[in-house]
Amino acid sequence: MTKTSENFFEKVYEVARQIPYGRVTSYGAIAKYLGAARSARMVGWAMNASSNDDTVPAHRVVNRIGVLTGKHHFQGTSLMQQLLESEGVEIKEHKIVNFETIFWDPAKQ
DNA sequence: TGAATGACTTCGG
DNA sequence: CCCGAAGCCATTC
Repeated sequence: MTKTSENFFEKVYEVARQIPYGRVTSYGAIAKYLGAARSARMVGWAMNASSNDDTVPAHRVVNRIGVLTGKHHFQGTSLMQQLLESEGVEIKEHKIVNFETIFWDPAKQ
């Protein structure tokens, strides 16, 4: 592990924790907010590393169209969707309904 | 060192 | 928005 990655991970955690209840955001939005707009994949990678950290609501982070691309990396295949649904987020075919409505932009914080 | 991989994004059709 | 292809970048082998 390099110190640069740790810094990046920390930033991702910070942003992810600030996602309000029942709201979601995208990897690209977080990456852009961190100044690494071209490293959206690394955000997802950071989420994978944060899977062991329950303080990071990784289930509130999806791709740009609101699809739960990372649900397969979660503990169990339906946990991610269940968590979102329990927060009032409606899911249809692995995709968030009214995604644009509940989308939370980290830059607004 | 180089090649492959991926919880993504953007572009052209 | 759907589809295919290319780009990006840190990590892994």
